[in-house]
Amino acid sequence: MDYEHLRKELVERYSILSRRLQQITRYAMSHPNEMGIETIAVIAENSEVPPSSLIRFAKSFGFSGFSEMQKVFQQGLVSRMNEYQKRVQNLNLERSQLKEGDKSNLGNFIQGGIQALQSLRKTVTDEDLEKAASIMIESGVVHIAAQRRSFPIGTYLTYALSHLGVPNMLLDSVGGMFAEQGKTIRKGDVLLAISFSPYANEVLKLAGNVQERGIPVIVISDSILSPLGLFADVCLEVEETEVFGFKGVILSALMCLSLSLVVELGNQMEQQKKEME
Amino acid sequence: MDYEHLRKELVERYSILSRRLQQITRYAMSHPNEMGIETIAVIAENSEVPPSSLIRFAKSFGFSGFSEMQKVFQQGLVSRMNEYQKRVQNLNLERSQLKEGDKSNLGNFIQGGIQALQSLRKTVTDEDLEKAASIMIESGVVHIAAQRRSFPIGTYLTYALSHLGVPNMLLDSVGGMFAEQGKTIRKGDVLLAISFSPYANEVLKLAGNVQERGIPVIVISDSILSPLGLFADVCLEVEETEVFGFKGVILSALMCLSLSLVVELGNQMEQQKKEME
DNA sequence: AACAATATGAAAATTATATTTCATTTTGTT
DNA sequence: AACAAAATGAAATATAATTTTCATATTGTT
Repeated sequence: MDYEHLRKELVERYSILSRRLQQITRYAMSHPNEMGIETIAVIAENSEVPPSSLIRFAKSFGFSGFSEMQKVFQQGLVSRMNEYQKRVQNLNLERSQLKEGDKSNLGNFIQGGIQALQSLRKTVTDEDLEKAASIMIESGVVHIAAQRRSFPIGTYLTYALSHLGVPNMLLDSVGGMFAEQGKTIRKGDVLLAISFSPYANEVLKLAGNVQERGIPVIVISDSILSPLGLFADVCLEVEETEVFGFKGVILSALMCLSLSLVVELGNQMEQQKKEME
Repeated sequence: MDYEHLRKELVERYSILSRRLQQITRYAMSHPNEMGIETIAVIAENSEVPPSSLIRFAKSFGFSGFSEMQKVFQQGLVSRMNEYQKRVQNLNLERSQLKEGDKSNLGNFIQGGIQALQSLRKTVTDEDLEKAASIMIESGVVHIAAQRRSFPIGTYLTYALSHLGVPNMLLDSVGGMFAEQGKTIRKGDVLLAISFSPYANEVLKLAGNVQERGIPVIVISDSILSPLGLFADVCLEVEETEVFGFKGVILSALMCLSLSLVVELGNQMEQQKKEME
């Protein structure tokens, strides 16, 4: 029996229950979370009913005891939460006026991209972004490490930073010299490392070395607990998203994040300039 | 200690924990509902950890035992649900109002990115995408011309095409040899040119030459009437979008479009393979 | 009002669950 | 390699929770 079914039963059979059992029914209907989480003793206390009555209540609805019924309330608690989560997502999609029945490749990837962008709002805080930008602004050269799938993001960042006049270096592995390029990172610089599962070994190694030398590391990865996240002074988290098993969707979100980072940096630079005057 | 606080602690102290305790941390972070509802024995079973380690885990975060910590997860479960409930209500209200009070950079760029993706659905048709893919599939080498702002998209395309085993060439201008690289385009090949206002001169010139020689040109640009669009056999139109005067937002949409193109290509290749059998 | 049927709750008994203990393994250091 | 310190997990123990029991109270019927 599931949660919704149980609720129906409670309402239907309410009238033929004894006085006490009706009291319990009312309480259960209005405190479903408590019914799922607390112990009999606590619920008995709060509902001003002896524990044995709660058990009788459960049995009268066909359960072997209170515990069995409680599982239904627990399951209801979790599934209601998932339900809400879904509704939030659906409403977000609806708001964006996209048709659900869109079967085309493009339509699906657009939907996936929008979801990836939305999730960005949850996993990255403005504070993180500000902190990352201020570290970069205080540093000498910004070294950018991003291999394979993340490389396009690296090329964007080096383009945008150069436009802003921020000294930077893209470790592009030209000639297979990634490690050698990494050796040019000096005290006073900063490393911006971008990597997602499966993490590029050379980036992990570099980030580790750089952090050990007391040089700040800004990380963009899928979790603060990822191998790369552990080296981070600031970690900007971007959830992996998939469409048809393709992980590329994340790049739309990464682009957006990179852009925000660059603009934040630009803003801070301007503010600094104003303060100098 | 409340749920959010506990999560922070988990992340902060993760690195100084023992192997087992790290394993438990990861599990707890990703299964918070279960942590609140199930018994030690069940969680131990699911996370493949002995019960005693779970208690050690709780104690290492200052709780008297597992039960005490579980209360925090339970409270988190309930409060997150209330949170979602509120959000659903808010979204329902907001739906009519459209605009959010989000003042942060990130929030604005996410909104901008979402709009750019939405507009993609209007300006690019599935037919165009299919046609572009089928031209590429019938060609020898795919040459990719994308300078400056569009260059990151070029690097993504060369990465993805190589993964699919599609012969391709990114005209990356290394050593300032863009024009020279362009001369390697032969009959039977195809040029994929990406450029937005102000159009990179070298790309315009190349596209013109290539088309004159009767080689197909696929264009990604802001309008079929753009200087570049005029040379196109297929033109995938992506509207320019701006946030705070920044044109970078378009890159999120371009990424999405590129991904769709690549996947369409992959699909067509597979279909072709099947038909060969 | 008297009786039987049903409902109720305090306390005992049972069962489930959490915690501690301690022998063993792993890890880090000299 | 040898040792000490720390971590680990199986089993024993302690604690907490649920369920049953049974004496008492309430309700409905004649």
